[in-house]
Amino acid sequence: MKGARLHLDLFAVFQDLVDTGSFSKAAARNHLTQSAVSQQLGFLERRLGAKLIERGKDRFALTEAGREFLRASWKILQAYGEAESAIRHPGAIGGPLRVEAIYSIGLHALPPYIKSFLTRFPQVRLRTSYITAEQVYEDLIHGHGDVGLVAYPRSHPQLRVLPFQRERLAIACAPGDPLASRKTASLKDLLSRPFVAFERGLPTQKAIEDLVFRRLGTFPRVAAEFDNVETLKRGVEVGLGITILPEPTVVAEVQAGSLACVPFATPAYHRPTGILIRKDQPLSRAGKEFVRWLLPQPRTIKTTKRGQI
Amino acid sequence: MKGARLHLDLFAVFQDLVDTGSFSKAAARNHLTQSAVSQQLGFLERRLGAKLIERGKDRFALTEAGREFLRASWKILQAYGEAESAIRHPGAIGGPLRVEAIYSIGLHALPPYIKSFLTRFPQVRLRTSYITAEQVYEDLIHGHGDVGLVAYPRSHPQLRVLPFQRERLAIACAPGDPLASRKTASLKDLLSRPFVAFERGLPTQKAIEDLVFRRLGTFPRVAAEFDNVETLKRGVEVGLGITILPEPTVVAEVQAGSLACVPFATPAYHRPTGILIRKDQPLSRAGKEFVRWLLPQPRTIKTTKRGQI
DNA sequence: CGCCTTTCATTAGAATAGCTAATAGTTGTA
DNA sequence: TACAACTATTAGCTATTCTAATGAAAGGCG
Repeated sequence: MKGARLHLDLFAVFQDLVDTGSFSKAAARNHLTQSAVSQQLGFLERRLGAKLIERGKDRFALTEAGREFLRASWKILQAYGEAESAIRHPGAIGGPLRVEAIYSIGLHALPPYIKSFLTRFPQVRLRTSYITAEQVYEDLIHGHGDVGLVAYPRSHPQLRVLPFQRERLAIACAPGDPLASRKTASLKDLLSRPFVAFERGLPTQKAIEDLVFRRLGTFPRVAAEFDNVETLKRGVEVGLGITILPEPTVVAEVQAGSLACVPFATPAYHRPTGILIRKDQPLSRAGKEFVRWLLPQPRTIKTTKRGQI
Repeated sequence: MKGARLHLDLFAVFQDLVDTGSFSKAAARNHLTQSAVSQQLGFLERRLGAKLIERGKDRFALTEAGREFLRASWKILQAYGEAESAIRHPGAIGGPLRVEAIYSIGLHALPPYIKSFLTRFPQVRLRTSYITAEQVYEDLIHGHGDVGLVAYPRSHPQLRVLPFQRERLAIACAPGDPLASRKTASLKDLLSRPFVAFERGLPTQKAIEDLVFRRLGTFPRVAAEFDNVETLKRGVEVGLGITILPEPTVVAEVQAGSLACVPFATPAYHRPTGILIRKDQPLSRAGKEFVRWLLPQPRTIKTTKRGQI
């Protein structure tokens, strides 16, 4: 590899390299050997005259040049993908689209939307990542990721926030718990048992602490902390304590009988979720369509004032 | 070329192909043979499953797919170029920048700006085209071309217009003409001689006709029409008649003594020129810098209210 | 503490992509 | 009709870019 050519594959491999943090995994994703990936990166670095990935002791860190190159990779593949799709399927909406959501939304609220969206627009090559809220903001701002989904969205100078859903909060407990047989509960019921929490600092955790503290002036003992809904639910199932969760995240367990869910009586509490998009760069057609798909607009209603969807 | 790869060169060659309208010329520009270019285009068309360039009787027309691909090519090369420049020369402003101007601006008002701009930002790969006003609007809207320069700019929903210069209009005539010895002239002086005009429909011509007609109620006999300043001036030099031109476009000929230039006495007339940029897509850093360079802001003044330039 | 596992780097050599050169096939023009 | 100026096609060579094998470095674990 000396005076070599810059294929588009190089950019895709580089993305996967950053994505997976591993030469061999990136190689596998692209049906290549680890050696090929190593040579490709070597070629890029020689060609650009700068290290792109710092791979020393604290394994795998993007350099500033690497970040710059990653941004370009994304733009390039995006541009090509959109054009190819537009040419192959004229009139259809297509091309790549990267959606980043926090775990709880990605695993529960989002799937039905994704399914119907892909049925409607099969030419869109959707790539979803379920990551932490911090990473969602980070990725959106830095140009990876086209659409973000977070809970308790906070505004940011470079991002636009659109309201997505309001998920009703409820108390979740093991099926054997006395609370499980109740029709409704109140915040006070929390105090009698240890609490299974999200990690401190996560937006949902902060909001719940805030809510409970404002209403009760105190907070139950925290039995355990988890960084995502799925493992947190496992904690509740095995009886570590009870918790507050958005209802949509527990419907599967409630149906399966592995968790019980008791809604709040008088004031219903909600977790707002929001859609994030960049302000500066306009969304691709596919991106715009997807956001429209998420927004609570009447799509199935027969008659609307404007006639069409 | 069967299961070939998409190099960045393919996109560059495709641009040149569209640009030159010829396989052999595009090949020459890229140090290739005509055969290679033919194979490349064939590969692209097979790969995308669509004709990109219609090359039949009315030689060389881009198809819809071709236009789509051209747009993508531009975005791709732009993204790569910017990244490469940012990586190779960190902190410097660089990357590709495409400036499109009408002949008269490109040949006279622009060069000093371009020279100083390139001295200041040598990493910018500037590509200028001097074309008709119509093409400037067209190219800007369709995403080729980052910055446009036209006379009598008209607004367009997709374009933003910034005022550039106001060029003083004057009467130009052959050095032997009796008018040549006058200090000033008035519009009435036009009527005594045939007029050398721009082609009908060109903005500058329309504006001049409008001006003369509004003031005099008539228009001198048109001796000849030209589609650009340079040939028009040749017409005046050989005595076809006199004309109205922006002063900056004739300074060279006046100094050389091949043309005379007489300013208007009482009201000075001006030709406004404007900078065009797209509203939707944000300009690259280089583009922003260039526009700032063109705008009449104090760059050399030592003290400003805001401190720094 | 050293062995084993994992990961990236470096070769040489095989596979293949992409070029040139030559030539055939168009189309418009004198 | 022949010519001029294109683009298309083909065969074959060269250079690029893989794979396979191996080396080196580092982390995990008994």
